[in-house]
Amino acid sequence: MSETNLKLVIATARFYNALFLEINKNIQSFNLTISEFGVLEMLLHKGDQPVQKVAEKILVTSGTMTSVVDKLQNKGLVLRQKCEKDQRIFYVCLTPKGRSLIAKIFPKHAKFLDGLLSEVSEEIKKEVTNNLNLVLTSLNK
Amino acid sequence: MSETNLKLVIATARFYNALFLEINKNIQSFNLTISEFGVLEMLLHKGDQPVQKVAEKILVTSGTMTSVVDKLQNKGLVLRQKCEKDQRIFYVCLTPKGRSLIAKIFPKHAKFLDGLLSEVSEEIKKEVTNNLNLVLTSLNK
DNA sequence: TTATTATATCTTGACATCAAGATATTTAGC
DNA sequence: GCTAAATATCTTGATGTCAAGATATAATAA
Repeated sequence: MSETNLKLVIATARFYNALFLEINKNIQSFNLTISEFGVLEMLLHKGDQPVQKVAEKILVTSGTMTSVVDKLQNKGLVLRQKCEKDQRIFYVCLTPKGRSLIAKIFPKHAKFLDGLLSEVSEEIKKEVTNNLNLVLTSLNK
Repeated sequence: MSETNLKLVIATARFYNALFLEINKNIQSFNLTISEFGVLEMLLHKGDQPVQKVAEKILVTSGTMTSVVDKLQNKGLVLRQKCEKDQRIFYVCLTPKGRSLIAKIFPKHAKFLDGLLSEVSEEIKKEVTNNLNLVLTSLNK
């Protein structure tokens, strides 16, 4: 029914905006954008990755990835390394500086989220997460 | 707990992105941005409104509103009308052209959402909506 | 009344992102 | 093996948005 759908869309937008407004502020305090943070975080937890893989993970286009990796490279946080087997592919690799930064920052980010969401019960959070994932897979694209 | 929060954030981002990717595509087919659509929709359902009120509703800054209203005005869909009682305020007003456009488009948008979310049960949608609103009000800003 | 503060809108400059096309390399079909 | 199609990345130009400050008007306090 139409009303239900509209309300879901509005609730999603409002929650997303409020949530990421706060997350953004926090990550900006580390002099990073969310995309830059996302790249570093993926590399920390999954090891060096092809540009393409990171783009899929953080939900940006290839053009955006070029620019994000450029910025991280200029800050000395990552390097590009050409793949031996497939010369089209560049791996994005953490430098020691990048690794120590994200290793220091990531726990702070997690702690920040803990504070932000401390009023919400574990059960509700799990329920919302499950339901969002459920609705996501049911989207008719 | 940290894991639960991270999962909630990721689920929120993924659902929001997927949902608004589709919504965006649909609204672009009407040659409007989401913000422009939001303005027209608010005016249709709530009558002419001060710039400020519309900005709060569609979650953009005053600077963005200036640009969005400019664009709508250039398309002949809205007008600015100075408030008699408070000369600081501009009302954004639908033109006949703007009104007939949004009156035609809005039902299409609603129908599009119906299709997009038709696989999801009413109960789940209502539950997600309620939970998102609940979590939103519990955010520690 | 006058000075201060608050409010509403606009201006400017910057930025993150995207879409579309360019380039280079690999894979697949003939 | 050679051509065509697919894939990975980069380039370019445009766009939507924001933050911070400017301007104009209104409300408040002295």
